[in-house]
Amino acid sequence: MKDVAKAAGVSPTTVSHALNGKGVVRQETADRIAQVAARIGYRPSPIAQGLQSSRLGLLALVIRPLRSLDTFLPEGVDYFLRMAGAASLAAMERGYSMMLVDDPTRPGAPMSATAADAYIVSEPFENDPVLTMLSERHIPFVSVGSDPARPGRFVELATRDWEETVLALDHLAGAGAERVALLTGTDQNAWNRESEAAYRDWCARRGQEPDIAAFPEADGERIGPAAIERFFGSPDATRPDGLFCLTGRHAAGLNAAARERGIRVPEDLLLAAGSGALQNRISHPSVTTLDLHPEGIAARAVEVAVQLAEGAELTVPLEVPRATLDIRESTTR
Amino acid sequence: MKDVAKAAGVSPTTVSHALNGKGVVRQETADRIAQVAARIGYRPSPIAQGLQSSRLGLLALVIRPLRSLDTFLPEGVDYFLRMAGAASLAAMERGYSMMLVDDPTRPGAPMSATAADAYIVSEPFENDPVLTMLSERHIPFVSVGSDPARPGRFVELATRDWEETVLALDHLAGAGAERVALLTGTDQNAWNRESEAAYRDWCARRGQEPDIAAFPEADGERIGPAAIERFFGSPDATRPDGLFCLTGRHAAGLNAAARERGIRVPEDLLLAAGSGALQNRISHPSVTTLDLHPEGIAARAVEVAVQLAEGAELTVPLEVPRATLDIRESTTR
DNA sequence: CTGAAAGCGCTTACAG
DNA sequence: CTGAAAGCGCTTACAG
Repeated sequence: MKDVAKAAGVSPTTVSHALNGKGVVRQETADRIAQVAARIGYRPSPIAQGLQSSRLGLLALVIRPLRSLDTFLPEGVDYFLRMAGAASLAAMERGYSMMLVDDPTRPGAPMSATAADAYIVSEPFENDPVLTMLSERHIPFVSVGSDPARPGRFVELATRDWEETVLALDHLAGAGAERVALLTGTDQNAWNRESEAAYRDWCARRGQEPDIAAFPEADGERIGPAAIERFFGSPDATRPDGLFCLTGRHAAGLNAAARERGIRVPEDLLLAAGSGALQNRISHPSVTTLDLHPEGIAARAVEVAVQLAEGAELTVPLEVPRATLDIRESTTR
Repeated sequence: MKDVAKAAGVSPTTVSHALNGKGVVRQETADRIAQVAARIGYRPSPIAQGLQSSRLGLLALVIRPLRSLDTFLPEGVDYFLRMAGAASLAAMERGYSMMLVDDPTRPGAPMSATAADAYIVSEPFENDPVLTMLSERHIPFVSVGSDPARPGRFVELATRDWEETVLALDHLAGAGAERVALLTGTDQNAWNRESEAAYRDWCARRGQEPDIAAFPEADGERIGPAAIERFFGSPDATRPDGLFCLTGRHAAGLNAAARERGIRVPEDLLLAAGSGALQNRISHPSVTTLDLHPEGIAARAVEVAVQLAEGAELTVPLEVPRATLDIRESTTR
């Protein structure tokens, strides 16, 4: 910038004013400066510009369960892909860029990992160090779903795990299931916790014995055979005729494994999933899933993040949009 | 930092040294400083830190065709999702964050949109203003596929559009197609251009009349009926019995529309796509697609971007990995 | 309408 | 082992 000023025969102040349209600069001067800047190949430093406000116009999305999954953005995990995409778009629309960050607390993390104006942390783990770090450094953030060990302690978008579970379970019962089992994940997050609690409560109210198995999220479809064995390896009397499977990929694996085992969906087993993957929509039979509307969640989270970044009053409802049930063949007898 | 220095009774220099493990600081002093910093809630500014090096450890991915598509990260466009995910992971592994940027040349673009150390621009348009801007500002970037109007002008990862097209066309012919038509997109990028040129050349060598239709990428599966009408609305003699469809979503729409029209795939029509979507894998019949290995492309692009950002010698082969053909029911008679 | 000066929050030779 | 000083590349009151 000094070079431009020198070459144009003005002060850096004037260059700054001219190039940013601030202050008052005569049109001719401004034009001349623009010309010189272009000729010299002047490249403003966004970092230096950001130094004053200590803001970069950057948001970060930390999707915690990603580390549990086998690939970073695994195909078929509609939820996170749609969330990341929608979050990026929503950020752009509000004049921010969106950064995908792995884990800013990791030792080798790049400078940029902590450079965002605000963070969105999706599905934090129990006592999540990412939340701890952000909070210690007074970096604004919103979590989607609470830290199970510290609910309500930070700004969070409340999820509707409980009501969503009941929605799915009631649907299964309404479709004719008498004994509904639960297939959950092993991640220590609010979704798994709350859903299980809601399921237990639902069973208690119906006077049914809970039947729960947990398989690692990371194993995806591969859990199919093992899960079938777990639920259908025992004598007929205790077998479920309905199954609520939290993740779409687990449901897809189970759906395929059931078929191979000669268990007919939906005739013998009513199957519903708590989150959808494309697979569930186009499998045979197709699988009923909750649509959590990750785009809506992302949009809301971005809105909150922007307000936090700008130190504005929070005017956004701090809860995720209501999920809907996409009823498909697996629960239609 | 000044506050920490004051509170610890040392100079800012020492604080800096202690906190970053540079220079030489007595262990006790360092410990004391760390304590004070923690107590005060000191939060280092990555922006100020980056000011010296003018580097943030930030890479940016600009996926140009995204603007043509109906949603930002549309489901079923495996290619870009896999690319974005893999690029993020690859960046993390090399100590960088990855930012998804819409269009840094847009007037309202945030500061951060130009703050990356290096850019990856996927499938630039003709005379792409993004490339122009980056090049004018001397910001390092690598493009995946060349700007059709300026091939070889910038650092670019050469794509293999020509050989991939021939691979698919030869496969169709080998599977029994006598008259192969081409269904391309309307975006002005190298992929569409080169593929069409390769197709024309291939036809010329076989003495076949080219039969080409272009539909907007943005219309996705919806082009099905119109595309079928275009190719099969005319008298039998000129109808194709093989079709190479550049995008997976177009192929999925066409596949479904053919079925409705009573055109049997693969019996009446051999169908292959130039890029895959999950739909193509699990549709009935499943559709043969090229797998462009977006993960491999992303990994290589990130490698180049990192070397550019660090001013290192480019040691990466400047071409994308070879595509493979996933042969499925649509070309298996 | 333009510019000198201070400052944003750090790092880094260099001197002690 | 520690600190004073200059500087990274800008912006922003403020004075003229």
